[in-house]
Amino acid sequence: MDHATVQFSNSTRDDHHEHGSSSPVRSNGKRVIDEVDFFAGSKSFQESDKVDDAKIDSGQHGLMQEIELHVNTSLNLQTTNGSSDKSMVDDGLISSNNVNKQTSSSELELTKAKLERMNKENQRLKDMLNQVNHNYYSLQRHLVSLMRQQQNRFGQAAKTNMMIEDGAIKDKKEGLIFARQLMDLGQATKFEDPCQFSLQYRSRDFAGLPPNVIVESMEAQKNSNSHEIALFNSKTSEIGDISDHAYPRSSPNKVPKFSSLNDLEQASDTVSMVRKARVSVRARSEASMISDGCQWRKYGQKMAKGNPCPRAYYRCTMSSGCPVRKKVQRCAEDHTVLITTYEGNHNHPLPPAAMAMASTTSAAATMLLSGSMPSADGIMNMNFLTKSMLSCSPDVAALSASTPFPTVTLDLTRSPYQRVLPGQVHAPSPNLPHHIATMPHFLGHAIHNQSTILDLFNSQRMEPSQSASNVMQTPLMADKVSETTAAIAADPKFTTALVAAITSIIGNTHQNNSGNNNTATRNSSDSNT
DNA sequence: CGCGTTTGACCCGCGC
DNA sequence: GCGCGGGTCAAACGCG
Repeated sequence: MDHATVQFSNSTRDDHHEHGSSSPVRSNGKRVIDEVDFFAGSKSFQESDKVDDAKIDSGQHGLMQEIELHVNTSLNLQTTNGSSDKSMVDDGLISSNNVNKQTSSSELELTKAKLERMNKENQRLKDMLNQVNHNYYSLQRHLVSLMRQQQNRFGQAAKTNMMIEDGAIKDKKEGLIFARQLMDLGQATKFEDPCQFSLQYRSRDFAGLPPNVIVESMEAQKNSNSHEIALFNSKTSEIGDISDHAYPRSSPNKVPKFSSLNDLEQASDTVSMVRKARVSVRARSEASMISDGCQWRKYGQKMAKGNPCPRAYYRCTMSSGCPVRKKVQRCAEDHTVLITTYEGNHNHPLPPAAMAMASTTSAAATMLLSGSMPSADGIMNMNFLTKSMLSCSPDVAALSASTPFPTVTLDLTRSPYQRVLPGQVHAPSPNLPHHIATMPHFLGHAIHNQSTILDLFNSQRMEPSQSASNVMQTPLMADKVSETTAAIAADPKFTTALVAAITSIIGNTHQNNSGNNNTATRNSSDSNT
């Protein structure tokens, strides 16, 4: 009886309520043992449990009631039978070998039946989990669509006004909190009832809060803490950094410590790391540098350790004092892969050709900083971000905390086409960290079929209608859009950026982009290749 | 001549 | 304190 006693004493009814399906036993186990005929079928006990649990959980929602009833029924059976088995030995009433054999035989059958029931129960739980996941992502998509609708409703002027008004700080903070909550949507799984999760978030009055506000709220926090403003105009995908000169040469390379912080504290840390965030883009290119629509001036070149290819340093020359830098280096393992690392936000309007790329990289950096802060123990706290991204195809983007700076790696060397097209070998990216949060390979999908990122957003060879139709036409692309939507939900800023990117693809293909190609970079030598 | 690139020197942080 | 490596500066150079 020791075995059974220990098992029952380890559980409480509170546990049962808190953990729902995970609690295997009940607190009133001893009483139940007394009542149960050890050799009786489990059915009566099961039903008895159902009655008890139904009483206990009468106040809960039907779904969870059902879940808990099923779960506890099964597991209690296990416990009961276990104690029953043990009791057979301890009873002392069974003396003959034949009786023992018969008992063992029936015990075996009982165990088999029990195992079968548990398997069925397991399968049921899996189905329920799938259902919950399905509901979760449905809600996620619904939320995104709501945000998009709100974004359409609120014009640029309204947004600006909200930022200027005295009460803006409050709005910003609320938006920030909501943004953080959005990041932590993954925690919604802790809700016992998916409906509960739904109600909680729907009940919030964020419906009237445009995504822009959320995005800028996070930036506002940054402003209030470090006197830096990075306004992100979702309409124009223009990133401005008022702190033109807020890029000290000798900025410490230390990554701030992260502990268990509340939302505002996290935002504060986000602020301090914004400039330190980096976005690394891996793309296959024969040229010395990928074309991203900006003008760059090379200001240095170094041999980096562990790589025979030199590393080139560029700064943005589209505006005096633009703090944006980028490093370009070929991958040591695969020289056809060009690794471009961006730092900082542009402090000037960007040409259409550069908007999408800059928006995406900047947003990715902010996404990393705001939503995926390394926790105190060094583990990335990705939560919802990770979960939503994991629903997409892997291998395209990575959030890394192992580097000195938090870095988002967009791996554009991997694409669906690359896997599909014959004669092409999927080249792994050995440099990528293993703790990877994946993002949709929307970019990679497009990039791979165009020679450069600039080409992706220019679509120069297509007529406008042709371009647009090509973008949206194929089922594969539709899948990419769907996957993109999942990632969009992960971060409001990234939402804006990707929407801007998509918009620039679909809506701006008619624009002539010849005026903003980076002649400076095109003329640069290939000395670093 | 103006602009961009090259390249050696220098600065700084970090690890030992 | 020293060495190493990453990042930047700035004079020299090349090109149109």
